[in-house]
Amino acid sequence: MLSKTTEYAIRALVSVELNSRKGQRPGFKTIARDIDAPEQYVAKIMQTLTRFKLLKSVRGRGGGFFFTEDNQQDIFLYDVVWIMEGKTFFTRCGFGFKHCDANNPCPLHNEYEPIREAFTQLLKKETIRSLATKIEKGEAVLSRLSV
Amino acid sequence: MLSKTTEYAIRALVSVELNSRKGQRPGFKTIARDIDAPEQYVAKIMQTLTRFKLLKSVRGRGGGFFFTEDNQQDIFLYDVVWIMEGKTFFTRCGFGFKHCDANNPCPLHNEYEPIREAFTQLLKKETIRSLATKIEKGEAVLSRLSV
DNA sequence: AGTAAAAAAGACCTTAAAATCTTTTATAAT
DNA sequence: ATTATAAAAGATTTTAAGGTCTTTTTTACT
Repeated sequence: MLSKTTEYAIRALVSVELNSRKGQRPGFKTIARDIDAPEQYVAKIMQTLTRFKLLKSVRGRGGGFFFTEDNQQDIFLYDVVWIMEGKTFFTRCGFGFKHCDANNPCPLHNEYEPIREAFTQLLKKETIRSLATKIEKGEAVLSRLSV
Repeated sequence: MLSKTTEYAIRALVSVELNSRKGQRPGFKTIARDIDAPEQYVAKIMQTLTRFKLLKSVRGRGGGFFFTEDNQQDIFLYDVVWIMEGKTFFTRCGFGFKHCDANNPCPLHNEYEPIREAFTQLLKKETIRSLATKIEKGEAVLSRLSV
């Protein structure tokens, strides 16, 4: 479904959110530990996310990753997926048929479409903040982060 | 979502079904042309599918791939996906969280579960035959196959 | 000014999926 | 029996995702 990289990206942003709620400004090593992912790989992902302005970073002493007022606005999972997987993620045929759309449906299009749409809506509804809140409330766990 | 290999497998079986309805017994080259996939790669996939007894093959002159009385029974897409992707496909967390299930839900589990379940039900309902029939009826197109 | 801390950047490596090439085995027609 | 045909099997290659290592740049503290 989602690539491992996208999964890391979502969890990494949640880690930043949870850390900043505690007044921290995490670096990639902290994030990597939180989400149980390889440090350098997380560093690369954070570079992508900052390049796309989902959050900001500062180098040097006391540096790290954080959200600004702008970013503090909700980051939808949809945005993260769009950036990491590309826009075609939301339209390409789930069964690999070429030219599959409403006008030219593959044999599964009509039944699959609503499912994909439901998933898209989920990604358009949930945000990094909403995930973080669920975790803080103890309604959900986030692997190591919650331990 | 599904790997390319699984997509090929589903389409390949549909190709066999459509061909046998025309009294043909296709070989891997015919199938590959039908579904627009690499010949040798299709050959490998057909080997897997026959090894798992989803259909039969005969070598030599006049050989090819076909369904027996046994296989003529509906092959559910679920079976194909199970074979090609493994059983964990239907249970693993869609967002990469460890230990995500009803008891230990990730922050998206409760909303994602019904979507995944709907997809699973689709795979448990649709069969190779049902796809082939839709294509024959002209209700759907199957890339090159339909041309 | 010098140094330590941290992200950015670039080069490189590893693994798994996808794809190809070659040889072997089975089948049927001549 | 020989030959043509076709799948099976095995080895190999290619590509892309995932992951690592090293150097550079930025920043703050002393």
